[in-house]
Amino acid sequence: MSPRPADPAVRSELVDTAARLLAEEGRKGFTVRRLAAEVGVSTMAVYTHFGSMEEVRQAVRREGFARLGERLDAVRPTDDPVADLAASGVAYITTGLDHPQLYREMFPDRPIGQRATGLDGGAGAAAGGDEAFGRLVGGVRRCVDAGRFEDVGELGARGWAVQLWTMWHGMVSLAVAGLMPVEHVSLHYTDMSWRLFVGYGDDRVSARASLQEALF
Amino acid sequence: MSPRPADPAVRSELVDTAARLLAEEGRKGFTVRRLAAEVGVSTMAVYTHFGSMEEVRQAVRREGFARLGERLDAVRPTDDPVADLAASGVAYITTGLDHPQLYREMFPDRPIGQRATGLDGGAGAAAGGDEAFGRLVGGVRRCVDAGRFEDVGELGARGWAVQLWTMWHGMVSLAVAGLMPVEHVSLHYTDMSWRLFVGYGDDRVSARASLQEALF
DNA sequence: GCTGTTATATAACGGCGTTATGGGATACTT
DNA sequence: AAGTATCCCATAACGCCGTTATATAACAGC
Repeated sequence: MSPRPADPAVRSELVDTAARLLAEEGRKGFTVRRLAAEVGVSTMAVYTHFGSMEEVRQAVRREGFARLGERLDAVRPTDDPVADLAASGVAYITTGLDHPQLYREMFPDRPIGQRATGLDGGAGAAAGGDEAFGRLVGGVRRCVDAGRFEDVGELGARGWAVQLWTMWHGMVSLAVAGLMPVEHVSLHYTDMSWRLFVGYGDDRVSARASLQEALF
Repeated sequence: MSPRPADPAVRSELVDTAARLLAEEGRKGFTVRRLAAEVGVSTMAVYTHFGSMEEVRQAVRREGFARLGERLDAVRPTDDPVADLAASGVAYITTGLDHPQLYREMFPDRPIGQRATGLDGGAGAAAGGDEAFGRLVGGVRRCVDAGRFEDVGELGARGWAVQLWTMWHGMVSLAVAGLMPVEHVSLHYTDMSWRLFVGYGDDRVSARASLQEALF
């Protein structure tokens, strides 16, 4: 009285193919029929492994954040947490620019009536995004613990993390939307990180030196 | 031998209704049939005034930037350009948060193969976005001319403008996507503006005072 | 008033996400 | 080993979508 088990390989292949389709052909090429045909199954296979196309998108979202996490993990921590943080930003932005359609899918529209919860608020959060955000908070906290960041402010390390993410995400979004040329991203990232991390005073030489090496 | 003229009132009504539909019901309710029915015409009317649904979206985009421009213009310049700039940011972010779906539509996906041009690069640019960006550059330049911004850097006033836009857009995007609770936006905006405008040193007291009044 | 041109309505076409139907594979029961 | 319950998945359909072919109606110039 047991059922026929679903092939888990089919599911992961569907997710991978979905991510590839989205990256290569954009939203327009990302359809059930196309996805099923690409994997070599019928459209119903999609509906057995996922309840709807929206859940496929959610799985792709998770996959996107997982890949982002890998890219961030590839930044091996050194003994300079500020430089590490800057390098993480480079990894983040590079990831977004490499796969713009996939990146965009990771930040979906909320249904209209729905209240905005968020990473910074604790609960809810995007699929897999909280993990990446936690990584970022850890990176900031390392800087604070090392005494490299003063004036953490009332928002604390989480506040720093949110604002870093704001900068990163803003840059990726503007570049992807075509409002900032990609060849200027590096310069703006360096310049803006400088302002955020170092400020205008002549103090904080250590952070300045770290940035000089880490920024791309 | 002259043709029957198209009613220009229908066109503008189509744009307004499209913007309203998008704002109220999101992408899902934004269809030709729905739009035509709402205005009280047939679907063909849409195709006489616009070549395709994509052009309707482009018109909505322009409308969105026009409304954003109005909101920015509503910030009357005072004798304190730094405070004005901060207030413009409040107006920008508020506009985005008020109509998230419309805001999101203003930054569309580029077709996959297409090169990223951008406001900061001169040519191309989004529909109507260049005007809003020009306004922002003007606001920054007023600060620079008044001697309120030092260290403009190699990117100049345009660089400042791009980075301000990056912050604004990043905050709106994260909040709209649900990754930053909207009730935290104000605090983060104040905090981050502080860091960008003022920095860590105890100098630049004038900018600090301006922010204290203008930030929401 | 006739004629050429265009705006709009009706209806169709292919493709979309989703679902109903049905056959066949699987794993437990006896 | 045969029976059977269970679920995977392919086929085909449904109602939608954006777009377009066709036909009719409204206008401007002769």
